[in-house]
Amino acid sequence: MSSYHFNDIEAKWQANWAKNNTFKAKNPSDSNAELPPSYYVLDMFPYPSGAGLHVGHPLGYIASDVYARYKRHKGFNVLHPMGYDSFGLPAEQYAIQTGQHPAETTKVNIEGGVDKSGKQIEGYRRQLDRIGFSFDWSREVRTSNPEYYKWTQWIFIQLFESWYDEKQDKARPISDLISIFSSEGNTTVQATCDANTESFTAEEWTNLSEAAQQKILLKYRLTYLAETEVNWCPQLGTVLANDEIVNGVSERGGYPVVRKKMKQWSMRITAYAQRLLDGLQTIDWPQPLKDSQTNWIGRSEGASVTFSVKDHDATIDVFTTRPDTIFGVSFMTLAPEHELVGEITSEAQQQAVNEYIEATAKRSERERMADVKTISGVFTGAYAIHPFSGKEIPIWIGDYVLAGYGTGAVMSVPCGDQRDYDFAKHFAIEIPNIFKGVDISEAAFADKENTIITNSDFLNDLSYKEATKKAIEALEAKGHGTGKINYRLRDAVFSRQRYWGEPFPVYYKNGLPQMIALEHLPLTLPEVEKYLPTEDGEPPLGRADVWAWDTKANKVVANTLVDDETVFPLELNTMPGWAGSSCYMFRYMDPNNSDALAATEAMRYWDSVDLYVGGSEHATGHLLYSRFWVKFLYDRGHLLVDEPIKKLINQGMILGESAFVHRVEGEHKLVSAGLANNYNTQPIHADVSLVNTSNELDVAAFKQWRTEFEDAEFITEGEGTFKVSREVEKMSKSKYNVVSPDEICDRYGADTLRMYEMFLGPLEQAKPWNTAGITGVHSFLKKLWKLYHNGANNSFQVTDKPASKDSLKTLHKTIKKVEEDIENFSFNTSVSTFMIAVNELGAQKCNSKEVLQPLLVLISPYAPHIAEELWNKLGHPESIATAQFPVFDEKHLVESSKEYPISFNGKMRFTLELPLDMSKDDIEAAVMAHEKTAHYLEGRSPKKVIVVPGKIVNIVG
RNA sequence: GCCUUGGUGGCGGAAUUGGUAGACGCGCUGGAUUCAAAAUCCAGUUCUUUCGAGAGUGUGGGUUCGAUUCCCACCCAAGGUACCA
Repeated sequence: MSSYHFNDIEAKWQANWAKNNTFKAKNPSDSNAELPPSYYVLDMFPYPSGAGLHVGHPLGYIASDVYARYKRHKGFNVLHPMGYDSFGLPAEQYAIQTGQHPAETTKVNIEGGVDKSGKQIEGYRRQLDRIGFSFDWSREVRTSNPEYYKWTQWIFIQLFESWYDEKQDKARPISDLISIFSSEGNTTVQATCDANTESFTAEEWTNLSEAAQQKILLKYRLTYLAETEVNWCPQLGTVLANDEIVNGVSERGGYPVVRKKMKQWSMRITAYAQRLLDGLQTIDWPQPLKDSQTNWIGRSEGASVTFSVKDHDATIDVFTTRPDTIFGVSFMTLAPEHELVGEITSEAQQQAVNEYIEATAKRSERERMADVKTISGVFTGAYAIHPFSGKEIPIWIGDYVLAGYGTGAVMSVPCGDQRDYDFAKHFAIEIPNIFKGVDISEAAFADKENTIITNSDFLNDLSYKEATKKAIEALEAKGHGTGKINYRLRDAVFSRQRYWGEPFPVYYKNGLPQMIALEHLPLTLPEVEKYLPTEDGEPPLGRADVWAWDTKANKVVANTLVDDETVFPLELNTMPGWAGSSCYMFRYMDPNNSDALAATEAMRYWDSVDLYVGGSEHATGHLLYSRFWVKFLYDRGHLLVDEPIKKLINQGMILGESAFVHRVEGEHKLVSAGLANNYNTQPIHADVSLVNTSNELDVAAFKQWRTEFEDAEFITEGEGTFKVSREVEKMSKSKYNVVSPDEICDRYGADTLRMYEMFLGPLEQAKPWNTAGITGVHSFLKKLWKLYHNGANNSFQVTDKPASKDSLKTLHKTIKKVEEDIENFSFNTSVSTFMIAVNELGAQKCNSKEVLQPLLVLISPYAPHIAEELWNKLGHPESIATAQFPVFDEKHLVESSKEYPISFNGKMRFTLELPLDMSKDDIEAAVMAHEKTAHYLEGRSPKKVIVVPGKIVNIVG
């Protein structure tokens, strides 16, 4: 073989790797000998959609693969697995449309084939294989596989069987809590629980019925049933996510959506708020990502204050970060959903309040929050009593107060908070000023630092800090409040009214949830005839005929057998998307274990993920929930670590370059982009595959694709060429700018694709894909190939002759730079470095093995196929994958002289080669003696000459 | 609004702690090779220029012998988001 036949080479080595299990990671149980140190490189696993991969998807996988391969060269036993997050909404939507079982379409999306509607699907696995990843496929997991989701169900049960002890600051078995209740009641225990939990004594507890006890325990369990507000769409009979709602109506169909309470499973993640915050200090994640988790958890310090309500028994609790401004309160605002609203509203205000509540229910939470300008609210007719002054304070409701944050009520201090200020102005409520020497006629004064309190009784003349402390002390003394830390973080709703998700291992006995024991798991998804909600609005599992739990036989039986004695109905909701992805990193450590999530021995060896690569869009979803579950399982002794991921890198998105043809407004004419300015035009997306690298449109093909333009006039420029304009957008099918990795592999090969993706720019940054530029890296690989094929007729030829000094220098500076780059995840600069090295070695006519052999190891993480082929030709029967990484030797880079830049007033004018061991004074003398120096000084005498040996000379004057 | 990231040639981007701005690649220009094309190779390519030089890393200031890099203020773009009491 004399020229670079990438297609043959790549197919050959991919087959070879698969056959020899080259990338199978060894577990301690696989070998008696001691294993090398472990290194765990993980990618966020993909959701296998029917659209297949585009060139943006593999970016992170290529980066992590380079790193994984590098670590193997460095002697590590590398775990680099891949799997599929295969439960999810698109498969379910597709099932609704086509009637195919989501399990089938998911399988086709992964493994390839033809689906029932005749669509030919390549399959994720084959697409991934073509790129030459070093994944250990023997460890593949699929979240929709029952053997996998058995463990997701198991984790759910563990959460149900646990409570959070705030004294020990960890989760404990629920049995511990039961024994505490029977010996001391619940007054001494400090546990995270529902806000409305009443206190009881040991005696009261023991006298409660079993059902009553279970109800109380549900208020403590880390997963619990609660009434939660959801976006309910009556027409669709289903719950919608925030982003499925546009302008208050459903995206699909445009039906009205209302806020409705629904009994749902929730996760008590709030118990872990502080630890999730603290844990961020211990992990090496990008600061922006840590910031968004910090903001999401939203810790704020302040006080909880209780206001009594005039003429009612009720009290209103508020949380405030400014207890120092308590004397500035001039009204209270409750969220319209606040539970007291119905109770305290006066008869006169009843109608206005009801109308307002109804109007609010129609607006989504996101809408309410996005709309900052509209001020709305209604007076309830009720008054609260100020805890210190005893003044009556009108109670309003307003939708700027959110039911889900804090207590759903605020003490409004208009002089100190802009929203309260705007509200007060709008409704002509008084705005007492409690800040000394501050003008509040135009706006509220929110500056804490420069605050001196006045008109505030015992808080007068105090600073923010002093007043806050004193106010809290006074509140505590009066029993009207206490210092408090509040978190924005809410408990996570865990129920989904969908089919294609993990079933809950739960059945209901007298309306109370019961868990199915581990030995009977997995509880597999039942068959249904349609994937839609039932006519009475129950989730799709409500359509299953065989969906009841027989507690005697311990199996799923027909619904007709339900007798509420031994056979009970099963839960109809399924788990959300993040359930299966929260702990999958541990399953890869020991994926076929049927007794545990993973064996202790395997977990001890692999520890946690050393490097995780994925998008930043998961910052507050997946990455927060995963940390929560891991901390929980750690508390309960099921995991050995309390953080799943040591280091994380976010890869940026690869954007597409959309192509636009310009249509002349109102006419059946299309005009070439260069002439578009002469017309009033409207851009229309053209498929990028119809456009060449010079932006010229294949007009005939375009006409065939968009037949409505078949007889349109095409106004061309130059010699009959019709050009499109380009714009960078997200890569997406709907924008016709998708480039598939398969077409790149066909034309240029996987090694070119891998290198080009790395070459595009810094990993973390978003960058546009431009296929035109790929020829650069492709011809680099051809040059690399040539370096080893300079014999007669371009035959393979590498000699044992010692390399020249220059070639060794090239090699070693490349080793140094590439090693630094990989360690810093600066893959784009490595590719440049390789290009420089190959250009130099080519110019040096280097063909000695001493240099060309280590060079292959350097390149192999990036372009593994060509490296394997040449490695093999060099006479190595074994794979290059575990060859030792070349060791950098400084001695080849030692220089005796330096090309000094000589600058005048900081501007470089010329260079001068001088020995590196020359003294400062001699350098100055040499520079001053140079003829060009006089020229640039133009007769001036220098004020100062700065000489930095080995760096620069700067002449000032 | 807030948070985050970024702004350098025609384009993607490079510049280790403040020390030769524009590496490397694309594109473009010219040339070689070819019947021709592709491919390959060679040279050039920040802008302005009176060919001496001058300007130049979003804008305006500052620190410094020297700033893409550090500080202050501002502008623009992208992503995220929560009216958070």
